Amino acid sequence: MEPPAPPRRVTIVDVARHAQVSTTAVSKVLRNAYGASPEMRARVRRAIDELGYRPYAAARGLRGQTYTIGVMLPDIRNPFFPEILDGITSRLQGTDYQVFLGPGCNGEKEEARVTEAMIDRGMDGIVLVAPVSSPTRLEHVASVVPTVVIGRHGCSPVYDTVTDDDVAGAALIVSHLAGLGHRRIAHIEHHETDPTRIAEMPNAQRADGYRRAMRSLGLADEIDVVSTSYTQQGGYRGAKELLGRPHRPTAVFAGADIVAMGVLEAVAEAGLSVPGEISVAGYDNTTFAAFGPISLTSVDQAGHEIGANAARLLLERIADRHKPSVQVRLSPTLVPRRTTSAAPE
Amino acid sequence: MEPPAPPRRVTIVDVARHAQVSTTAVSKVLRNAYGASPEMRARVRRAIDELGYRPYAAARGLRGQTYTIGVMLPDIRNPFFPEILDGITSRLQGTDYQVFLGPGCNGEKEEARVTEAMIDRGMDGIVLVAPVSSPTRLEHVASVVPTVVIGRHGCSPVYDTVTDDDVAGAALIVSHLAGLGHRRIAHIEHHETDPTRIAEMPNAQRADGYRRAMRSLGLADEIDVVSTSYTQQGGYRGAKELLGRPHRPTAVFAGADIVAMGVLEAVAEAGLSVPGEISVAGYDNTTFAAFGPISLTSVDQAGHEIGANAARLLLERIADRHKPSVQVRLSPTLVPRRTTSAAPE
DNA sequence: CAGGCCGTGGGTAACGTTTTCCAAAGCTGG
DNA sequence: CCAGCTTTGGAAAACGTTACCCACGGCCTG
Repeated sequence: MEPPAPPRRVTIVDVARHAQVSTTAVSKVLRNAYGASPEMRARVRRAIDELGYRPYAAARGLRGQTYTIGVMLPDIRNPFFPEILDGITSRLQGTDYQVFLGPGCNGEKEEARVTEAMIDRGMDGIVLVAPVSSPTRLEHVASVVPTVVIGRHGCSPVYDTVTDDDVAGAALIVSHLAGLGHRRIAHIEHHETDPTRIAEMPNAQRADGYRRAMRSLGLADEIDVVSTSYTQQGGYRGAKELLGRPHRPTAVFAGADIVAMGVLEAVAEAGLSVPGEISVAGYDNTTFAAFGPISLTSVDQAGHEIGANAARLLLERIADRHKPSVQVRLSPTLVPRRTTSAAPE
Repeated sequence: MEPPAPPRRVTIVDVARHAQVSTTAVSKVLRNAYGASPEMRARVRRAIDELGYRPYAAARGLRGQTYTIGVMLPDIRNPFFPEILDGITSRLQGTDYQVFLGPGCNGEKEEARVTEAMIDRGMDGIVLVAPVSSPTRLEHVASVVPTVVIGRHGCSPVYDTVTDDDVAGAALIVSHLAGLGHRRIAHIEHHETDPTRIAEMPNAQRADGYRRAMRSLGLADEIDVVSTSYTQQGGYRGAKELLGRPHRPTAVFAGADIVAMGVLEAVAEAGLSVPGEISVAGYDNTTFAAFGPISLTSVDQAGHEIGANAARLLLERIADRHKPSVQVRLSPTLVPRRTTSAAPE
């Protein structure tokens, strides 16, 4: 009842009329394009301010850019992803680009739906965080719109990648534990069967890094991997299995903090003390891990750096779609906390 | 180097030509509009499939809708918000609408930026979760685009609201604690000075609910509120202050789970046992609270329901912008866990 | 059998912006 | 003083879709 008449939006035509110039001139000012004198720029800008004009992105998209960047996160609940997002937005600060997030995508179908939706909306570039789709699919997306992939170890000429060195990260944990005197160090991994995923996904790399580190430390015989999933549930089930072993491990390296949460739950249920009787380590350095009473030893991936690099690469690729693709690999760091200590006995 | 030629997108004209009909006809089929025979529908649909056509949202937006809904969350890190998001998307399942999230907005300025960006992109509707902007600002947004506000107790003729009954929620906690024999029940609130916010924001309602419940239980003399902020830091500081009291409380009701986390940290530092020497309760029933080793007593807001209701109201408002506004208020439920027990002595 | 209505289909003008031209005017150097 | 360049500004045609309106035929009704 209050405002039954939705007021018409101010358009570029209104601005042009108000400033007594052509719409072309206004457009040039908006885009900082060549061919406008300083006086005209000032004049147009004043008109824009006076009228409160804002360019309509849908219309811009029809001819040029939409100044929109899409980010796809696999799971908002994982506290590691906001870090990446912060890195992206901080790098985009001051540009005309606006970030929008595609909501929870688990599974290839959902991913396809969201990426298609982003393409349909004419987004200027997209960032895919830990996508599960096939490389073919990723290349298809990247061939249509500038794309940066985070957290996948495959590489392609059509998209850039930013990854954490998961093999090195796993090694950090294993040598930390070995340095504390542990020998029976078990690992809980995310089950993977697809061969390309085994090569590209971070979880597989972590498991691989675990195995390699164990071997290089002369602990090849102690290698013990349980294959569940990167969820709290998965950690719980994995830990149950490990605790049931005749010769149970003295340390568990969970492939992700969320998995470690499940491990801690199972360990508490079994009445074992952490780290006195069993040490537990995670991966990702989430807020969960940092939380005082939990204080989980973990690996920090520098999410902020990852995001900032991804945004930088994306801007570069938007500027030149045919530049050679870049792979950025960042080194993780160990964050020792109170869930790991010297091995018992 | 691989695909230097970005392939032209399939347009409605291509489909029309391929199906040997007019573009108008294709458009009608796309929108399930009146004036197309079943045969034509089938024919057009086949052409769409064969060509892999997808409508270009930017172009649609210029004339009609963009089939895009924007959701603004104040903080992705808060585990309560994904619940709401799930509720929204589940209700939108099967419709043509796609949800996009505006990224982290703390503060009025950021909120304004994101809402403007959504409006500029021609979004068909937007959902604001716990916005901090002034009512005037909210009404302005709502006057331009269909809007639903979640978690604000103010009401307006131009937008619908979905809220949790925070007063009742606070009462649930207080009577739970009183029922366990506690009398010195303290509360940690989010500091608020702005008068309209005091009336509308959930945190203020919770503090108010706490006071009322205390009074109605004959504990008016025991009312003890510390004003910090809804952060882990805030909880920590608030707890420090409470623990320093000559007559320290036997129970602390933190206004949010994240605040309770800080409380637990401070309590652990002080060497007090929970719930033996002091009971702690939160609000929101986040995954944090549900996590076994923490097991925090909390209040569940039925985030999924909240989101689903918001989406429903938004669809209704998109269908009829002038329908009278609706306020939905949901009742919270208590989730007792292991951080609360009988009062000492 | 005339007049009107309904079901079906298409022509065409928007929508708000960018982009590609082109024209005019102001320089420069010979 | 003229030929060519540079700078400044605008006219007009896209971009892909939808909304509005009109035309055509068939059928019902009186």
